[in-house]
Order: sequence, then C-alpha cells, then structure tokens
Amino acid sequence: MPELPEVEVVRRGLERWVAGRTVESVEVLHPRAVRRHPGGGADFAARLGGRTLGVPQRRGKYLWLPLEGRDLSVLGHLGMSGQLLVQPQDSPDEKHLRVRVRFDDDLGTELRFVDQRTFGGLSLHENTPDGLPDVIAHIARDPLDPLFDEGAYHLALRARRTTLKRALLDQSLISGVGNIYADEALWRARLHYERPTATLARPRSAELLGHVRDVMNAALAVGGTSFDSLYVNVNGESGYFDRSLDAYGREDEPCRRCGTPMRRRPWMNRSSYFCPRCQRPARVAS
DNA sequence: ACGGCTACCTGCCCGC
DNA sequence: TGCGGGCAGGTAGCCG
Repeated sequence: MPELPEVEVVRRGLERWVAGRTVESVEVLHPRAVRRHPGGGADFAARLGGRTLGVPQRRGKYLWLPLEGRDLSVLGHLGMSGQLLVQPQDSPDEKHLRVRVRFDDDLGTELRFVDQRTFGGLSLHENTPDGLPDVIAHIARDPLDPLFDEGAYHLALRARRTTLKRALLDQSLISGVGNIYADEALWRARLHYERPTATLARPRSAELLGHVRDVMNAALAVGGTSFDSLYVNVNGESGYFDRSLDAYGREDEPCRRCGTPMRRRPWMNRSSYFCPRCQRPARVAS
C-alpha cells in the first residue's frame, strides 16, 4: 500500500532510470489504467510518443514526469497496488501489466506500469503556472515539503469540525498520509483517532506533525536503500511494514509502550488500530 | 459549503 | 476441495 515514502522511493528510481529519456512508443494494455486521461488510451499514447521526460516530481502520493519544453506532465498515482518498473525489454510481461513505455535509445529497458487492482493510473495534464499538473491543484503540500505551512495547518485543524484521523487522511489539508501512517503517527502521539481536531492545542498539533514526519522518514530510510538497482522498486513492500509498525495490523498484540492489547475498530470501511490505554478519547467538552 | 459515505477493483484468506 | 464472503483502502464524486 504505497503512501508517501514508497512513492518517493519510486520517484527516486524514476529519476535514476528514466529522466532525460525520449519516448519512442506507448502501449496501453488496459483502458482503466488511463481512465483519468481526458482523451483515452490512444490519445495518451499518441501525445506521449516522441516526448522527452524531465525530472520526476512528487506531492503526497502523486508523482509526475514533466515533458521537456512543454507545460505538460505525465501524472501517475499508484493507488493500492500500482508499480512502476524499469525492466529489460525482453523480460516477460507481468500478469497485471497495464501500460508499457518504450524509449528511443539503446539502453535496453522500458518503463512498465503494473497494477493488480487498477486503482492507480497514468494520465497527461497541463501544468499550472507553478509546475503542478492542474488536476492535483487541490492536493495540499506534504509534510516533507520544505514549503509545508505548519501554522496554516494548525489553523485548518482548529477550523475543521471533524476528527483527527479523518483530517490526517484528507489530502487537501496534508497529503501523503494513508491509513497506515495515520495510525502510526496517532499511536506515537498518544492521540485517539476520533478526537475532534478543534480540541488540539498548537503544541499538540506540532507534536503530531513531528510524528508524521518521523514515521515517514523512518520508512523512507528503509525503502530508500533498495532503489539503486535496475528494478525500480515500488510496490510499497519496503520491508518497513513487517518490522517497524507499532500500531497498524497489531490487533490483540501488546502495545509496545504499555503492554495493553491493541485494538482494531472498523472505521470508514477500513480499520483503525490503537492502544486503548495510551490513546484515550479526549474528555468530552462541556 | 462542508462533512461524510460509498463505488471502484482484485486477490487472499478464512470458514463452512 | 470448492465456494462465498469479508477484508484490504486512495480517491472522486455524490448526498444530505
């Protein structure tokens, strides 16, 4: 399940292996993979052919490759199961190969978008004046972005009439946080997922944000070590998931702080994992 | 306007 | 063994 750290690992891999290369041809093998492209698969392939890819960018869980010399980008989202792979041209097609990009050079590799559940996809979009694909203008800066505005984030939390985890998953407030890192950051901050955002004083929101950054940087440190090979990793199985999670997936296992069995609660068609002792609901305001 | 809910999709895993 | 159902969940879009 790729969240920000996994997407950043992919971005680095793309920078290493495809930036600067010119597209020869594009093959769309599944229409759903380009459903966000306004013109459909044939148009996507036609417009990308012959273009040279610039340095890949990322905001939250979105990444995009600007096309050199034009205000146009290839936008990608991995969804739940998407992978961007740089593979030898002669290696067998993956079972869920959705898009293939061939290059006009003799490096012998091609870019492949592979996606089992087809929640992800690729598309072409005009850039806004600040170089962002127009369709993601509503996505907030992510917590690893140097220009992330912490003061504005705190004020937005105070203004919202919602709960903490919803706010963490709201990509228009802060981007890049998914279910896993939301639970991890809340556990680290000892905050209940249903605590009203408006009750959070500035030091507590700053602390929560610090934990979000810490858990993402820890995952990045682990996942970021494997991209320096031909295989542009990318399915999010960085290894971090198995070893370093304190909350996510740990139902009935002892809390690593206090030993109390962790709980799982159905929440918004998914699950929230938390320690019932460390992460108590806030006292009800009178 | 805004919060909140659900459809979209496939494979795995469990229970019967 | 096979099948059905639950579960995984990011995002857009819709509903109230």
